[in-house]
Amino acid sequence: MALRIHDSATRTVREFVPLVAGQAGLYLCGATVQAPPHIGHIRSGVSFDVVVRWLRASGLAVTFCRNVTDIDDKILRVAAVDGSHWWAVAERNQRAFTRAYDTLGCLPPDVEPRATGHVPEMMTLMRRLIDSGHAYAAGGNVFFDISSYDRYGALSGQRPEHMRPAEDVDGESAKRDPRDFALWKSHKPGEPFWETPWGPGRPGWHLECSAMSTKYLGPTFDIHGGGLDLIFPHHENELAQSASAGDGFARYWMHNGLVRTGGEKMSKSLGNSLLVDAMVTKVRPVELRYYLVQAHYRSDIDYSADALGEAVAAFRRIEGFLTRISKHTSTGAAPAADAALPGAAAGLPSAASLPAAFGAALDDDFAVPQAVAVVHEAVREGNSALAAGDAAGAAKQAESVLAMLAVLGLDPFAAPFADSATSDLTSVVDALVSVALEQRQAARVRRDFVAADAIRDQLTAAGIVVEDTKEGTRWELAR
RNA sequence: GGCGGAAUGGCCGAGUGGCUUAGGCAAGGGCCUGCAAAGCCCUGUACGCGGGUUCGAUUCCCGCUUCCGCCUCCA
Repeated sequence: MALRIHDSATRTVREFVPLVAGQAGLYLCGATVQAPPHIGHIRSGVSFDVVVRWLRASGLAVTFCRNVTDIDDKILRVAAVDGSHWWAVAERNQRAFTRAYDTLGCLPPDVEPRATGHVPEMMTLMRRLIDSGHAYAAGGNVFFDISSYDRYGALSGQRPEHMRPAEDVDGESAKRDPRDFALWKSHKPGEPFWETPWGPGRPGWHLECSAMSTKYLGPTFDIHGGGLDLIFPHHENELAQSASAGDGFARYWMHNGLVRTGGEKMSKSLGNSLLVDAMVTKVRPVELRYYLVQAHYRSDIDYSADALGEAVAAFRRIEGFLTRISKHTSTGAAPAADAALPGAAAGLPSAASLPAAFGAALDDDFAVPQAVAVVHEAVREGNSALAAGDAAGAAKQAESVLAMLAVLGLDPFAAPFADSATSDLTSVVDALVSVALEQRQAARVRRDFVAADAIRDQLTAAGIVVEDTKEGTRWELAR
């Protein structure tokens, strides 16, 4: 394996060399649970899910840590507006996020730490930063002194002297420099607070990620991920905190592109969110995932219903092949998992068992678009084999396709996409449809196509798609 | 004002100093089919604009235009 990763910190594609051979620690900035997830959030989850799957398929033992920010200004504001407890708002939205991740087939993280559960770790880090002269307490707040860290701005390419002076909000005029940022925010009436040596208050956003990534992955770890919009200030500040405290922090920084709608960034604050819950009523979750995955993770996606529709059509082409072949082979070809590899537990095939072009694509900074092209090529070859009556050749392609889809988290027959809701009734429906199809076949044999087509029309109207193949007539539910 | 990214055929979306110019969707033609559907085959000759470098640039350099993101909460 020669995996190469685009590192935002150096703006180059570098070979991935794990800190510890055979292992990889990945920290992903997850949700600030102030609202239900939109497809931009879940795009980030899905992008890094592919990263995790590929690292595991490549034989690495991955520790995947995805945090939850369960306290921030907006959560408090939402709670105040609708009269809920702040923690109830956080819980409700965290459940919505978890549901969305599950629905879209994202593997659960190994640990999903919440900010409010890590105040002691934050206090320890603050102590270190104050003692080493990188932070100062003022007016019940604790601020990071950006002038104390000469690499400040390196990650995002910002020069402190060029930054717009921040509007002084929240009475944070106690700052020595307006560009200093809060590690800890002083207590305000009506807000939750924790006691600290510097006074009661609550965590700043940036501090928690430094504290939690260090706790679960160590002072130096492999990959830190998140949306492109987090580079500044969030990741810059995380890095400043951890690096100035003497921690090595992330060795590779990965940032996923944003989802736009109408040419504009989708975000909670712009009120133009396409919520996951709503989207999965329009297309199936696996189709939505295909749409979000098929573009390179670093590209922006400008959402359009047409583009989504094209993705759905493209995915159904793949799925159509698999459905067809399962009617021709007795064994449902499952991806071959090597039990000796870390990925096997997640049902992942080993990288070595996959088509070389597919692996090469993912090794090249997770070039999913090219990997998907390899899938489509395999589908075409499989279809050709099927048409030529080469069942073995077709089955081989199907196995390959399923293995590749497993790596991308797009196997329509695997959890959570498999359509279990209809399984109990499948045999009943099959019996009923078979009766109709036998009558249609009889009509066809006596060349009474008017009668035959009438039966097909009725079935079509009932949502049943009928296809005549060389091996006979098959049917499936319309999607 | 500062930093970063992007402009590819009807659409989505890769990629590359020249080569068999990804893949998908849509379209047209063909094969197959009673008709369909699905599938397969063929067709498309694209790289924002202006310069420059080069034997040759969509790909490198400079300038320009437009768009997007960040500099404030944001995946």
